[in-house]
Amino acid sequence: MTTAEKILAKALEMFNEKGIEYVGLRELAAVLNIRVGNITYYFPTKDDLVNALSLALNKLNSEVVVANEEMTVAAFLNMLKQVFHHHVQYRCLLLSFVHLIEQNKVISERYKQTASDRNSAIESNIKALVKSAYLKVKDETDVEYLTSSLSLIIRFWISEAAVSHSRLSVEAQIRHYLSMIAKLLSAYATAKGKKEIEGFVAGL
Amino acid sequence: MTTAEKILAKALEMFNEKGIEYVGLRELAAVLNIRVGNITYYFPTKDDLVNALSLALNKLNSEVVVANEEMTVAAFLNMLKQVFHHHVQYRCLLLSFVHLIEQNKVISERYKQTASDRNSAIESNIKALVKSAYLKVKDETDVEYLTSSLSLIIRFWISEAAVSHSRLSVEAQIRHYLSMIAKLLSAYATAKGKKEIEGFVAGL
DNA sequence: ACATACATTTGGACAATGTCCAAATTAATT
DNA sequence: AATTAATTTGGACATTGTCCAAATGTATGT
Repeated sequence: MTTAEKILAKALEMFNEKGIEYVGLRELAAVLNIRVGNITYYFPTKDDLVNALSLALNKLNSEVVVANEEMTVAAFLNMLKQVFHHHVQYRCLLLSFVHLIEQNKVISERYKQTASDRNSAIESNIKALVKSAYLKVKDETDVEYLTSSLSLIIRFWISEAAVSHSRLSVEAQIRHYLSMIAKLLSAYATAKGKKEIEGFVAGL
Repeated sequence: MTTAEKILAKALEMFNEKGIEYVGLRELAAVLNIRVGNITYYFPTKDDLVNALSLALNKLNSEVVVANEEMTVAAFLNMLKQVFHHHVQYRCLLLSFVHLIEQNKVISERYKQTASDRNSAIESNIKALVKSAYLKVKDETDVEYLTSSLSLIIRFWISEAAVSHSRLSVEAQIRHYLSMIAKLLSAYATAKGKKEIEGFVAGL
């Protein structure tokens, strides 16, 4: 494990525990038994460090989030479940999400791309689910509504969990928000779709 | 206007513009043409300053958010519209929401109360809307789902707007998220309810 | 009008933070 | 073994929120 990797791993651990802005570089250095300058050698600014973590999360998610013509509701929900677990691994990023976007230009620029990619992935998956008769929609506004709602939940579920459901275990939190998404889709599901959704929820 | 009031007003203005953590007390003092110590005389810590702003927002909202047996869907949606406008006025607080809760004990404690109050207000309003045949639900889980979804949207709409829809005007942002809520309720609305919701959306 | 008590404002100190850099050390290459 | 490059160190710097003693201003009672 290189020094850079050690720094990244411990930073993620401590950031997740205390929050990015409440872990000082000196504290991080002390835990790693290195000096502050050594951190800034690999990551000139704290933003660069955070940015590296953000890249790692992005990579993880892009391996899982795909647009698939043959998508089933269950597969779609399982995809979101994986994304949720990645969010837990990198929770510090999502909890500081708004600030990072406002302050960190690199993250902000990349996020625009990621968000747009993810939105179209969600949208085409929903359309695929409609085509294969898992969902049925009246018109395009239904698809837009589902996409917007899913984006909002996916992006902020962990923030709401942190402020409102911190007493619950992480697993229970994930169950709660996945159930919410399941219920959201249910309203637009065919009988076939409803059955699969019920199966997914039962297996949570 | 007392010094304390001047500080609060200018702080809100600058916090909204640049974000709470990016406005230093020295910068604030300079704009007000007073010295830093003068700010800390009225607000010993920056958290106290933020806390005072949070109290003001709370007051504003508590005057508007009520549980009403005679609630109509339109009245309910207009209530949320008002809340959204308050959120815009105090956007800095909502954009730093997660951090404030994690760091500021006073805000965090009060938030628990506020959140619980708001949740029950939403819940009893939804039940009232069911009773007066604007909405119809299968069982209690539908009510819970609606309450949870509404809470999430109300709490994080402005954060999502900041990172994803900053190109839109504030009015357009509000329209977008109110439409989303309208659509959410639509799925559970009776014919009577749907008609009122359509009227509300048309008037946005 | 004056003295006393209280409220407000000032100016500067303090520790902690992220950033930066010259020098020292270690590793790799010739 | 000598030279070059990569890594690590230790300390400086400006900025932040916080704190406090002294100075100034304001009101009250005599």
